[in-house]
Amino acid sequence: MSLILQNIAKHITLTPEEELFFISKTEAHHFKAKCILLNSGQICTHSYFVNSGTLRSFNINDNIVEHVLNFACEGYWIGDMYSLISQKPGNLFIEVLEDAEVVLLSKENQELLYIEIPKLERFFRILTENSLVANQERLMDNLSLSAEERFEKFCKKYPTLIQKVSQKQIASYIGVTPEFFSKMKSRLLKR
Amino acid sequence: MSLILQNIAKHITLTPEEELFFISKTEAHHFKAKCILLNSGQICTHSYFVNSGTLRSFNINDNIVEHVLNFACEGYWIGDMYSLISQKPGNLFIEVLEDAEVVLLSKENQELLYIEIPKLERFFRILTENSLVANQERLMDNLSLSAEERFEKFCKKYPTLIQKVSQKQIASYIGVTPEFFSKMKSRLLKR
DNA sequence: GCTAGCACTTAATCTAGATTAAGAAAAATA
DNA sequence: TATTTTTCTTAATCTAGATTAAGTGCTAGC
Repeated sequence: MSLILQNIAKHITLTPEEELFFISKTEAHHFKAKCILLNSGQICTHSYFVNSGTLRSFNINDNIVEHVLNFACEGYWIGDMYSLISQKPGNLFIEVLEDAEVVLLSKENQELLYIEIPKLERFFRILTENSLVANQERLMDNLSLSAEERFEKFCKKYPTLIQKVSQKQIASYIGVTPEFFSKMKSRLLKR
Repeated sequence: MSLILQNIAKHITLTPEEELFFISKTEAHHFKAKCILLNSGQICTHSYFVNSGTLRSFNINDNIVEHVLNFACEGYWIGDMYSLISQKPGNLFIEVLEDAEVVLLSKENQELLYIEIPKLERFFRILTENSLVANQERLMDNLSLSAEERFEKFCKKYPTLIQKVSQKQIASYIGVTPEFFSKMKSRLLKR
């Protein structure tokens, strides 16, 4: 059974026909590392579900500094929610960090699926609720914890990502410069 | 027509009977300023919709410092999403800042409404999507903008709140101390 | 109408993390 | 294999914003 159907089955129950219909509205693709799936300034037309590999979403501010919004590895969804729902140009990039197999679900097909299989409203509602909770926690952590504490939380929450993703990317997610991250890491190792 | 039904009508269309049924599952209450609707450590049992007045959600970290997660004035929803969906004790407080009329929707009634009026899945999905987008933007702003820039964005985004809410609360939302906020404000006025 | 307790201001001092710079190690590419 | 590019490290210096402290002005409760 495909990973994406397992993901759905965690929250709602589809009949075999519904499952087939869902899959028929998606398309799987392979992408090489460094491939950019979405550019800043573009309108986001798809949600991406990761079967294997690793992606990230990030923006670039005036000073040419990148900030990672999200990582997505096996079993995670990623996209530019702002652009996807408003259908306006967004300011996020989505990039492949490790060769990936990705399932694409277009905005049109997603809307169509809501009509054909209303249960999917529930599924995506729950998915969005969970993202919101995770985001709120990260926001509060950024307001109240030190860089060291944020890093510790990151390690506990995403132990597998630490192997897969460069230090620079983690620093950007945590919200510190690579130089400070390196210093902090060696300080932590000395304990 | 009540504010909450207007709010719903922005995204989905209910029949008059459905509207009545929805309202029958909610209860309106008046609360005085300083009233705590939810305490840290409690399980959040309701979503709150603000008819009038102002509320905030915040947490308190080890150092006894408060951090505002959200403000809610007329026409906004507020709650502890983590605790509400997990039904575990949360770490948010919800407090009334200005005397308020609030519509309460219990978790049970919300689940019941999803079953009786499946369209509401869509409504709350859209609501959650919008919160997520706002939260992601705020997170990125906290990572990439200076306190001054964050304050400017806040003023543009929530012009009415600046009148209603104390400087201390805004400082906490922006992510700076009241002292620094005061200094920054007088610096801005000198231009 | 007083007084205690907040909210706000100002200023001196401190610090977590940024910036700049330069070299070492690793990895991509030829 | 050699070479180019990128990541990581270390260290000196700098700064946005925190902390501490003291004073002013409101306003809510008695």
